[in-house]
Amino acid sequence: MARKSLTKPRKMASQKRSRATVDALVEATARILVKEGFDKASTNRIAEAAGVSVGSLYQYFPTKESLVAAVIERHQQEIMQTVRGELTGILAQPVEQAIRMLVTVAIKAHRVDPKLHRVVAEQIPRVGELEKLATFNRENYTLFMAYLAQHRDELRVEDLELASFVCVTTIEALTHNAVLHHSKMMSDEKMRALVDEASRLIIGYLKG
Amino acid sequence: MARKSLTKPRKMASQKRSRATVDALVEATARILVKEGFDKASTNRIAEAAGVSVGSLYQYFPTKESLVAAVIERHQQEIMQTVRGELTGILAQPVEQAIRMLVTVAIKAHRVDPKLHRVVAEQIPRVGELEKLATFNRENYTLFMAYLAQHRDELRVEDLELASFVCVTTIEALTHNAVLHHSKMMSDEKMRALVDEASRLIIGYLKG
DNA sequence: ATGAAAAGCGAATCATCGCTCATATTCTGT
DNA sequence: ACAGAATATGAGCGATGATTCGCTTTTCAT
Repeated sequence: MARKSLTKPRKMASQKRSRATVDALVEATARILVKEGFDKASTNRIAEAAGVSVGSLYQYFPTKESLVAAVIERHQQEIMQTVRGELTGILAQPVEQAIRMLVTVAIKAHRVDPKLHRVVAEQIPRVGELEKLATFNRENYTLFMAYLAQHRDELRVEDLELASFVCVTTIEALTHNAVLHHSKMMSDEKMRALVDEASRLIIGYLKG
Repeated sequence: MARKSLTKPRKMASQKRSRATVDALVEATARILVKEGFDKASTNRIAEAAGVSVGSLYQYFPTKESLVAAVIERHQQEIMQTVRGELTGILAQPVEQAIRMLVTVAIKAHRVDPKLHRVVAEQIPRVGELEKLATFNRENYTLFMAYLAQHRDELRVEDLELASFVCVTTIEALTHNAVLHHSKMMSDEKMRALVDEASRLIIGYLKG
């Protein structure tokens, strides 16, 4: 199957060597992004760091943008894996416990490679393909709304959608800022205090 | 005062023609950023849109970065002008009123050129000089903490700094997301509902 | 073992863009 | 009216960096 001018999307890796190459590229991109910053992350430099040639890079990623997108996607997958692992347990909990655990897991999620998270949030311009990347995942939003629906009678909320928006946005912002911009102030005591405060904030809101 | 090889920082504009040029450049940059996006905003294109030559651009802005910084600074000034105007009145209000007015003014602030606000928040990489640009102004944070201190006896907060962090971060995130990502859902009724919810959230938190 | 497909290579191409500089025009004080 | 300072011009330099392509090496199925 010869590919003549397949300029748009490159083909999948099928042999295991090539899968290793793809992994190395994504890994190297993440490393360069963190250590050198977005504007130093040229495709040639990335290929070199990955120990492969630029040509190989373009075998699997049609554009630099798509490579960066792959890094972001992988990072989001890792975060969602962390979250999903705890989520089933959380959803069975009563409101007070659930919210507190949710805040805790949100902090945990932001501590999965926080350096990369910061680069993604602050240095990578959302242009072109990256434009549609949601800052916080829609999945969280939907799941949270489902939980609210289940506990509706215990709660003082009329508009579930609005309440979900408020809660998810708030938890995301608080944990994001705490972990990524105040990590020194937030070592141990303070972080527990933050969990307390954030939980009180949300629970107070939900239970009136 | 001849300038021989003043490569680093360019001189100030003193005559009114040059001040007009500077204004046109900043204005054109903002326009291009909004209409074409960050990656299309080359210095040549900006100069053309401003109706001046690239050379003139570099008379006043040593780097492209500094020009973008000027745009951001101007935008932040405009926002802070809006906020400061209402702020003195707000600080005299009792807590319930004050918070509600604060949320309202935060929305208003985000409605000052929201398109530009979005480009600044999402498309411009915080690299180099732009790195130190705070997402939300430190000024808000300080002022809010002062207000909390004044009303400390009415409130159920021990750590003023933490409480300020929580409130300012939350209000900023809610209004930012509402205005910039849900503007259609947020036309008239919904927006009033959001003010209600956000106010209830914060007031409940502060007053226990 | 062998031929074809898959994977890898990297020098070279090509376009973009930030920025400079030699020159031209306009302003301002006298 | 004139000189010098301030301002404006824009072709082009130089660097960077994304992407390509002709070729080699490795893998796999038979």
